[in-house]
Amino acid sequence: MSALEGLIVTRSTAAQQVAAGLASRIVAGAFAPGSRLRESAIATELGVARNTVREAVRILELSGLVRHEVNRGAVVISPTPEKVEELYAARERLETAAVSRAAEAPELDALRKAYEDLVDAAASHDVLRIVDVDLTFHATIVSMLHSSRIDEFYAGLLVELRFYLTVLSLEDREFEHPDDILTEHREILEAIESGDPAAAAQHVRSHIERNGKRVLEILHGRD
Amino acid sequence: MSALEGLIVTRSTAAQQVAAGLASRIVAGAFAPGSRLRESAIATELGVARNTVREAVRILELSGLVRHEVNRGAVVISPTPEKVEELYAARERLETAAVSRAAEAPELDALRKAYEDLVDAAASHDVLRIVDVDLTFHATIVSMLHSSRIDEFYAGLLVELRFYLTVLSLEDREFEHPDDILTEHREILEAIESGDPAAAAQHVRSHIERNGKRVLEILHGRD
DNA sequence: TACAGTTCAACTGTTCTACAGTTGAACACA
DNA sequence: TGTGTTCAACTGTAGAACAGTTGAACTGTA
Repeated sequence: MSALEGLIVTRSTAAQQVAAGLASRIVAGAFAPGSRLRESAIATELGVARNTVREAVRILELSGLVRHEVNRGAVVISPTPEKVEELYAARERLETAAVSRAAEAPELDALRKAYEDLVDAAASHDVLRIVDVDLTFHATIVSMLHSSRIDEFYAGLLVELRFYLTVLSLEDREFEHPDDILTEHREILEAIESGDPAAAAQHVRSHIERNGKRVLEILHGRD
Repeated sequence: MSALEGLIVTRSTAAQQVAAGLASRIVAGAFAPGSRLRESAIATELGVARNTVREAVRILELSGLVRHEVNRGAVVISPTPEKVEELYAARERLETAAVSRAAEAPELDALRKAYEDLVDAAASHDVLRIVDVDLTFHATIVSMLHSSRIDEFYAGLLVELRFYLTVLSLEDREFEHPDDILTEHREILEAIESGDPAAAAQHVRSHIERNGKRVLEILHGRD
């Protein structure tokens, strides 16, 4: 084992910083879904060249928060019913697959910890924090598949989902129901801990379906 | 149903064309794994500006064939043992999850057709075609999860894998063993068709593990 | 009023030139 | 063998320029 184990030098270019900055602004709701990112405006505002912004936008595309349209530039993704359904469908497949597998010790500890974080968060009534911890719980479930590639993929799905939830909860502050959330997650956790994969899968499935439907309802009720 | 159902106008920019061209050259083996894509050289050779090539490279990154390193530019991905293992692990998780679910009619037809294509391809002794049809069979398995997002993710994994296989089989022409391939795929297909998800999952698991190990051996035997 | 044609400012796609900073390899030196 | 030095090649970034596209405002017309 090297004395420099794990040390990684990360230099970041201007384009990467612009991309990171734009990403945080987007998830914070500074850009509405469907809105365009105008290159010249961003360039002059940040004091960088337009080329650099164009590159930043391409990097942003990797995170899935924007898509690039020819002659229109970067457009912030927006939650259509189809996309929300596809998102939740993917979640349901991955998470039920994960809990269906025999769970081993390390993840169970992590999952229980994630649940306890959720209990704390629920008490705080801080919606953003609840969402954050909630999604961490589910990422922990997926991590039981022991596949880094799938973990990365799932993390990307959650970035998207978190953005949608942020956007939607701005218009419906009563989105989260802490008690239901705790109950549903506890059911999942306990089914896994008691070594009942089938029950766990069923709880995961209905939990995700319920949530997906709720998001879709909020989405419909908006316009 | 509109008279223009499904019609999509796709204009492509120079950068997109450059990206597509580079992608096809890379998968064809024109750039060795680990080699750098020099911007100026590509720009002058293709008669486009360097900026355009830089953008093309960022687009290429979306396909996973290159990664961008600061001050070194675009580097063609290369098959390290870790990456190959992660790739096969992800495949194993997704495919076993897919066959574990009750399969419905439409996919079974598609899967049987994919198998018959494989029989044809095996007879041709055309390695590239065999690989192609083989991977299509597995993509069809994953499609039984009915998740477009997962299908896209899996397609990305296969792009990577196909590249690795192309690169490796250039050095080991005897990589494919048509008879074994047919046997293993037939076992999977028949287990699914006979409604035995557990057996199907076991066949998928051992098939993928066997293949992963073989690729790792070829990888080790190279250097 | 509803619809089609025109105009125009804003913006994207692309090129070109320029330069500072980084890298990697060759070379010299100890 | 290992450590400085030099240098050419290349990346990151800026800035200016221009053709082509888009969308919205405006005009004319039935």
